[in-house]
Amino acid sequence: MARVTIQDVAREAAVSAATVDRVLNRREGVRPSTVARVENAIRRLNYQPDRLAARLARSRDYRFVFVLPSGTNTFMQNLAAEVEDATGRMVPERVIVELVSVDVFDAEKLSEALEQVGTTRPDGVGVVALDHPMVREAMNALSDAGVPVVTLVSDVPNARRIHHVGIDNSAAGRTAATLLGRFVGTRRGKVGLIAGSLFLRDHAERQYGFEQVMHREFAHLQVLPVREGRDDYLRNEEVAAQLLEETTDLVGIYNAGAGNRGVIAALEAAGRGRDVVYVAHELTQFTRRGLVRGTVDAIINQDPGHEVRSAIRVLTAHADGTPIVTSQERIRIDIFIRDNVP
Amino acid sequence: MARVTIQDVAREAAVSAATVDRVLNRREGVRPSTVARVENAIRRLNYQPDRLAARLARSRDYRFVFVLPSGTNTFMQNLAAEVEDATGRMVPERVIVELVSVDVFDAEKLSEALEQVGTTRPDGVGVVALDHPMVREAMNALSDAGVPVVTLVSDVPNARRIHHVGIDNSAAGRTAATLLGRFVGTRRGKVGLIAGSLFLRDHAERQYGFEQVMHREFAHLQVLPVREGRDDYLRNEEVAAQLLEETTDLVGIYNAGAGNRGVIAALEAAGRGRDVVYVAHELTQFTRRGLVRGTVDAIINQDPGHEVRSAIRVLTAHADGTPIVTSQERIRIDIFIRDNVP
DNA sequence: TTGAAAGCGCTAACAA
DNA sequence: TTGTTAGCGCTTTCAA
Repeated sequence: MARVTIQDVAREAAVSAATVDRVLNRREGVRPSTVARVENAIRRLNYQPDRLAARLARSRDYRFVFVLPSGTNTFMQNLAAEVEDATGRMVPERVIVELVSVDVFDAEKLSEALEQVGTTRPDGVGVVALDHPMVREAMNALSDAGVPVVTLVSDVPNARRIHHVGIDNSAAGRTAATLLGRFVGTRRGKVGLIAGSLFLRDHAERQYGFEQVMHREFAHLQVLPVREGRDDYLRNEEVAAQLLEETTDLVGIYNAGAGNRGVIAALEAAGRGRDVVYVAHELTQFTRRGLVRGTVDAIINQDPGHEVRSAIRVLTAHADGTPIVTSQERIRIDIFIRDNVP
Repeated sequence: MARVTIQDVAREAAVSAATVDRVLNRREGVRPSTVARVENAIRRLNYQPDRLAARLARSRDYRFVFVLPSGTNTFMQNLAAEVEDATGRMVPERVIVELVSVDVFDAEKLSEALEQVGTTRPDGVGVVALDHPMVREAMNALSDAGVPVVTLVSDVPNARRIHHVGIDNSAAGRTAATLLGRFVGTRRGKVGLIAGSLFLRDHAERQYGFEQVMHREFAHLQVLPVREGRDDYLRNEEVAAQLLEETTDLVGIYNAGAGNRGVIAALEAAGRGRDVVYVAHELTQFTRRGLVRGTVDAIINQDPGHEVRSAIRVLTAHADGTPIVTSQERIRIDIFIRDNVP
């Protein structure tokens, strides 16, 4: 059972290999009847193109650019580290990965960066996007110029992107609620809610899912109004300290955003690390330590390594014109407790 | 910045491409001084071999054989389905994946199957192994004959396998304990423990981890002696029904093995689906349904798709002589509750 | 609209 | 011990 090659198809269809190639890649200038003949031969022989040989012959490296938020947010730093990592590892695969850092919270700067990236004509762009008309505009412009775009972590649903790499954030919020509610148990009291900024689509969706489940399933717990900490750990420390001081019967805190080390610090400073149930997002050095010490009770996570690899696979498949494995590209909502941290 | 090829290295080292190839692949018959010269050139030019071209030139398909348990266990069926799936998808990558089903609980049959597979000289074997001297013997024989072996799901630590694809089962057991303990909350009572067979290394390790955490952290709960259900759902239904009937203050059940649909049926028949906390392993159609209905409180999972893909990647890398990405090949201990089932 | 031929970067057989 | 040569399966000129 030797491999069926383009030559076999050519012979079967009584054309040259070049013509088969034209048909395979839907290139112009082949008579429809010839196309039909070739397609028939392909079907008869069950021909499967050899992607490796195709890439080799094309002799063209793919260049993908990732546009990520600059700043101190540990999760985003990890994401950037994963991109750097991929950069080195992908060379033998003939894909070049570049990283551009930009203040994502600034829609203007972000869209400028996207425009700028477009002028270098990459084979694909991955971006942590802000849901803002200007950004959507810039993404659409890229797409129209023939540069495929995937969004990472935070999506822009109505933009022309070929794929979104990330989790279902309202499900993530619901997950946080169930864990927090069940860990609190039969105790009664109040639950603090912290977010980075509700202009970030993912935070808003998490909050929505969280409140939904809390109200429906844990009505004996009262969710306090959300407080915005701008993903900044210093502000979050203040916010959490205030929460602890003002609320006599605080039994839990959920942080839908970043900046966990501030909340952890406040909890530990108040000696409430153990009795207040704390659920948050993203496994970082700080939250891992919190889990081990018992200050953090559960972490909802999206794996940055998986996300970067997935984005690269999706862009590569797009460039190759091959399909993706849907199940492999679905990013899971990971739950980590003390016992299963990797 | 054009790509550095083997030709560039050859020129730099003043040898032919063939010699560079010999050095790269550590083939015999190159004078040490020449080796040194070539290696220097490689370093100077920062040469990275093109794996695609290498595979193409080798012009050899890889053939990997998976030996999996036959039988009704849903998780194993899913694992087999993932192998079947990979079979089709891997053709364009020039790797052929074959599946052999065998009664894994029978050490003799399993080792015979391994021996038989070895005679077909595959480029690699993946096996769900039983920890038994005969099986270890057969694995070692394969390995000695130059066929690399990876174990899946259940390991044989002292056998000559190049890699184990699976989770840390005692950590999985600890995870189950923490979830069960915290979900039970302040209630007091007994916890039932079910396993398939303690001859399966993974079940034994899970039980160990589970009991360890229960005793240390949840001393107010009494873990009952383990009952073996042989991973059979009909037997498990009896075992669970008995447990429910005999134990007046049963607050939780942990099943370290398969056959969950039996336990679920017993819980629901007794009308105890909600108040008894049930933690088990592997997300299947039955456990998913149990989660949604609230009968199952948490599922500890290992992703069969990830495991099969990982095994293939590890075997391919071995055949190519390229390194693996450790983080990508670490199988996570997934936790699923109602809200984050995929 | 189609075909012939050269080459992508590497490996393998044979020759020197 | 080393070099030469002919491919691997596909794409890409260029010519017909």
